[in-house]
Amino acid sequence: MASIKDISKLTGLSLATVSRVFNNSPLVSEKTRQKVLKAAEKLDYQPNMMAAALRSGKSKIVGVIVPEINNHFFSGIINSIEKKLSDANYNIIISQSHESEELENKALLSFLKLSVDGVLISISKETTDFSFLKKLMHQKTPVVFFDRTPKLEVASSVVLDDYKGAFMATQHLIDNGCNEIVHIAGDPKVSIFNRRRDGYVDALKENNHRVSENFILTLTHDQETDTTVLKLLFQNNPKIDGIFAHGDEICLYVMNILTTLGIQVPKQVKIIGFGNVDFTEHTYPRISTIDQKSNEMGLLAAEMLLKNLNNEEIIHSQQVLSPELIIREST
Amino acid sequence: MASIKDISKLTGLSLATVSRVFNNSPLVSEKTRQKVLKAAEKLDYQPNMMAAALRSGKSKIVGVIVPEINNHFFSGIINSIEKKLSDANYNIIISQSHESEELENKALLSFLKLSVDGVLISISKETTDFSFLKKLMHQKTPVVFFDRTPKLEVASSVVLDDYKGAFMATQHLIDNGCNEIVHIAGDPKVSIFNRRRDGYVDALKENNHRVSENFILTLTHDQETDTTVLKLLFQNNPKIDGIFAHGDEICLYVMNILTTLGIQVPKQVKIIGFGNVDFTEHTYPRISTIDQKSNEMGLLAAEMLLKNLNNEEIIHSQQVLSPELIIREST
DNA sequence: TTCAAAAATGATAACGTTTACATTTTACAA
DNA sequence: TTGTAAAATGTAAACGTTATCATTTTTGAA
Repeated sequence: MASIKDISKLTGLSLATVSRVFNNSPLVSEKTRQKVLKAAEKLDYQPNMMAAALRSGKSKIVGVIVPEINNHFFSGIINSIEKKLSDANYNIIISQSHESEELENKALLSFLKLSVDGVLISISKETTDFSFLKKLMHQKTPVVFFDRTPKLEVASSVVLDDYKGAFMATQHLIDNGCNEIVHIAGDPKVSIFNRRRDGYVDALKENNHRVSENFILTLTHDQETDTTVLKLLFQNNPKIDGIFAHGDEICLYVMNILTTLGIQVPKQVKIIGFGNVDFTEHTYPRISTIDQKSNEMGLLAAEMLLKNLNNEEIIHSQQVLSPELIIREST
Repeated sequence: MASIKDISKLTGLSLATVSRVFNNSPLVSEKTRQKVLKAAEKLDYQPNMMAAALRSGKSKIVGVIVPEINNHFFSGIINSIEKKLSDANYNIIISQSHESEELENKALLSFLKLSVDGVLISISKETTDFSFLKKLMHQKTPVVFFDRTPKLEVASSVVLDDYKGAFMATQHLIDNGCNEIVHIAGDPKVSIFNRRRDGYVDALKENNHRVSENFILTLTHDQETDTTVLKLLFQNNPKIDGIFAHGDEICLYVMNILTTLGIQVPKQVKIIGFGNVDFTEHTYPRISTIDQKSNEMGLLAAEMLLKNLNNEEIIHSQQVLSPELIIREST
C-alpha cells in the first residue's frame, strides 16, 4: 500500500505538505494540492487510519454497547446510529453485554485499548458499578447513554417516556369509546413495565374510570392457562371493550386468543400494544401500538455524541423522547 | 495513559522485554514477567492497539457488512459473529449497505483504511461489480461471504439451502395428511424466493401430488383484496388443507385472515412459514416454520474467517447449511 | 575451570502519520 | 529596490508499539 512517503517522493514535496493536503489544511496552494491529489490517484493511496490515530489521538471510531443486538428495538437504534455516524465519517464498533456487567466491562476495556473517540451505551440490567465508565468519562472520552441510563450526576442521555406512552395508549382507547379497559402487565421487576402500568392507571383516573386490580393481568404464556384466564375474565366481565398490552408480542398473543374465543377485534374489543415491532404491520387486523422511537433515539444519541466530539468542552444534556401513538385497525 | 515506556522506566527493563511479556513470548524469564506484570498493574497500563496495529499490521478488527442490521435474520447472524469473534479477542466494525453498491464500497474503503484483518459480508442486491472486494482479497485480507454470495471462482462462503427448506416444509404438510397445498410465493425477482417455490413444487411432484398454478399465490398486502382472494380460493377449493408461505410475516397475515374467515388453523388448514422469526413463538396458535440457521451461519462464517486469520495461506471453502423444521401448533 | 550453546535481555530502527517550529517563497506597500 | 508580513513549504520529532539483530547472562557438559 502506498503511503504519503511515496507521494512525497513522486511529487518532490515534503511529508508535511502532503499530509496537509489530506487534512484539508488551508496552508497549501491550489497548485500543489492538485499535484498531490493526482499523485495519490496514480498510486491508489489510502490514508492509514491507524497511523493517524496513533499520532493524533483521534481514532474516528465510536464504540456502541447494547444488551442484545438481536432485538428490534436495539437494532433499530443501532441502525440510525450507524447511519448518522457513518455520514460523519466515523466507524462504529459494536459489542453486546448480554445483560452481563462482566461482558460490558470487557467491551469497554476493548474500547479503551482501541482508543475510541466516544461511547454510546445502553447499560445492562445487571450493572451496578459504574467505576469503569466514570474512568472513561474522566479521560475526556464523551459518553452518551440511551434507553437504559445509570443514575449519575453528570451524564448525557436519551430516554423514552414510557409512562407517557402508556398514558397515550390508554387515553386512545378511552377516546374511542372504551369503558372497561384491561391491562396486560409485564414483569413488575422491570421498572419500565411499572411505569407503563402507572401510565395506564393514571389515564383511567384522569378520565374518572374505575381502576380495578382484577383488570391488571400478568399472563403465564402457557396457552391453555392463558386461554382459560381470558375466557373467564370475559365471562365475568362481558363489558370489557379495551385492552392495553405492555408489549407487542403479548398483544398479538392475546389478540389471537380472543379471535379463537369468538371475540372480534376491534368490533367488540379494541386492543393496543407497545413497541411498534415490525410484525404489528403484518397482522390481521394490523395492531395499533406505541412507537418507541428507536430511530429518533439513535439519531439523537449520535448527534449528542458528535457535538461532544467536536467541541473541546463536554456538555451534558438529558433528553426525554415522547412516544408516538400508531393507530391501526385493532382500535 | 501509561505506556510500555513507563513500565520500562519503572522496572529498569528494556522496551523489548516489556513488550515480550505482553505478547506472551517464551523468551522471558518468569521472574521478569512477574516484575513487569506488577508494574503494569500499578501503572494501570493498557496496551495501545493502534500502535500495535501500525507496527505489526494486525489490527484485531474484523469488518462486517450486512444490507440491514435492523432485520431479524441479519441481526441474528451478527449476534453470533460478535460472540464468536469477541471470544477470540477481535473487535467487529459493522456497516450497512442498505442494498446500495455505493454504500457497500464506502464501507469497504473504510475497512481498508482501518486495515481490518478480515471481512465478513452479505452482499447487497444491487452489487454487480466486485472489483473492490477482489482488490481486498488480493491484498491477502481474508473475506468470507454469508447468505448472499457473489459468483466468484475463489471465495469462502456460508449459505442456506432454501430449496431444501421449502421442500421440508411442504413434505411436512404432506406427512401430516395435507392433500391440497397452497403456496404463498414471494417476489419472483428474488432468487431465494424462486428456490423456495421450486422446493414446494418438487416436493409435491415427488409425492405424486398435483401441481397447480392456481395454488401459487402472490398477495398484494392490501387487506381487502387479499381477504377476497383467499375467500374465493377456499370457496372454489374447499378441500385445501395446507399452506406453505414463503415468509413468516406473510404467514401470520394469512393465518389471521383465515381465522376471520372462520377457517380453523390447524384443524381445517395446516400452515407453515419460513424464517423462524421471533414472533412465530408468540402467536396463537404458534406458527410452524423453517429456521434459517442464522446462529449457525454467523458462527460458521466467523470460524472460517478465524481459520484464515491464523493460517498464513488462505483456504477457500463453501458451506451449505441445512434449514431446520420447527414444528409448532399451526401444523 | 573452560567453553559453547541456550536463554534472556537490550539497542534501535521501523510502521505512517501529525505537528510544532523553522525556513523559504510570494505579495505588495513604501 | 527594499522591507515586511503573509503564505507556502520543509524539517524533524513524536505517537506506542514490534521485530531484527546484537549482546549479555546462564547453564551444564567436558
